[in-house]
Amino acid sequence: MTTARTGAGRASPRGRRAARTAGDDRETAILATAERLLEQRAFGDISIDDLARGAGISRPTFYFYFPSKDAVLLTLLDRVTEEADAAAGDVLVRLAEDPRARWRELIQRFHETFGAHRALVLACAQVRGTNAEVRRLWAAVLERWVQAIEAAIEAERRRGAAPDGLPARDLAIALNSMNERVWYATFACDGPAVAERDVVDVLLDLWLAGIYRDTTPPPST
Amino acid sequence: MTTARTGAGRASPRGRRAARTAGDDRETAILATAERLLEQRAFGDISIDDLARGAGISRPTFYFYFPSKDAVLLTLLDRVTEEADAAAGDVLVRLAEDPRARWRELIQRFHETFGAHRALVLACAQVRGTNAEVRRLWAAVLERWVQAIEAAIEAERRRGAAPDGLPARDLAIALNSMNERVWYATFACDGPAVAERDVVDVLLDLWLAGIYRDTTPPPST
DNA sequence: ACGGCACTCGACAGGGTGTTGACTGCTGTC
DNA sequence: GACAGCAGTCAACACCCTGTCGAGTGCCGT
Repeated sequence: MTTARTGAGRASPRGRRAARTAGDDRETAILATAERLLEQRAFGDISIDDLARGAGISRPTFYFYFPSKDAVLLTLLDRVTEEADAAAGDVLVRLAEDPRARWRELIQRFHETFGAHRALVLACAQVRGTNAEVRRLWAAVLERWVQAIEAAIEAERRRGAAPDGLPARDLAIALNSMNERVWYATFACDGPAVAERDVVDVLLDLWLAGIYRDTTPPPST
Repeated sequence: MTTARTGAGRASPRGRRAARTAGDDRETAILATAERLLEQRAFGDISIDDLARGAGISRPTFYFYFPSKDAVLLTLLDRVTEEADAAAGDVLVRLAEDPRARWRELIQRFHETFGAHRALVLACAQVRGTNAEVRRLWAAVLERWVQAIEAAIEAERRRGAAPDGLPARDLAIALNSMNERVWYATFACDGPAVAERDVVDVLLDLWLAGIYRDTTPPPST
């Protein structure tokens, strides 16, 4: 049910000492196989057997490392969100220097991170509908980002750069939601979508309009 | 593969004459069962057997009416999008009368239509990830709406009420995408979401900001 | 009275998941 | 240097769900 496992598969960032166990390689192989196969077909069309064979083990052995197919995705998702957090860095605290440039940087970096793992991101969006675990993790990640954006908007209002208006939290939720869905469509090439090379600028424009009612918000004096 | 069927299940809006066949009731019963069950559990947790038993028939008989579980959803989705189109009506052609009021009306009516079938809408969003048929239908519906919004934005620009800026199509895509994702979160109560009673106003505010850079766009003189 | 069609379902084949229980080989211990 | 113990492995099984096939049943027009 939860991701908790005997001790093999998950966890063990507590390096201990004997981290050189052969099982480590197998686990890595499963993860790598998953990311590779995801680039070829949809998550639902990948069976546990595919994952196991790809990693050179039998299906029952797969269960020694992960409790389910979804758990593999969860582990992969965890990595990507960490990567995105790292990429975002401290951009938000330096907002006042040059708001337009900083917001663009933020959106651009998320775009690059997700774009580099689009197959995985797409798979997560799909599975989120059917898997409570993935849904929970994604909700938690999103909540963190929403709070960061909310705080940034409030700071911009406090310094007089952004006008009052919607509750900052609602604004932050709507803007994040927009990004998520727009990126999804762009990466999936599915239905009406913004061209990949324009997407950052389109999103940026709407963020600035929503937050500042202006495409060239003032830097700090 | 496609929704084409022998002649029983689908189609037959060409009333013919003998539309009073017993099979009609069965088909309706399957559809009703699906919508009812969808309010209790996720689409993936409903088996064809559940649908069949709910309609008082056996599983093989189900296949006489629909080629798959997904086809049921597709039929239901078709209805809701028609309902939404009808609810939207001619609001967009009367935009210039009072832009803020008309845009609000548009968003409000979509909100009401989707809200009345939230379980179904949620299920479609989930299945869209795994089913090409649903994905295609949704993409087609979205494309229609995007084009309508795009045309409306261009009309507002032509009459000088809205400033130039992003390509109208990109703007329309982003705004529609935002609505879709924000509604999804609100209806699913999953992760950060805007409260249901605020959602129309939040979306409206961002639409006006994106299109007019202003919360009170001018009516026609 | 009879051919045909709408409609129905028992029974099967196939493919996926998750579990059990037995087996292998290394590693540390007395 | 025998041996307990555990990481790691898999054949075989039980189960559930899907989709199909073929053999019905009852009604309708002719």
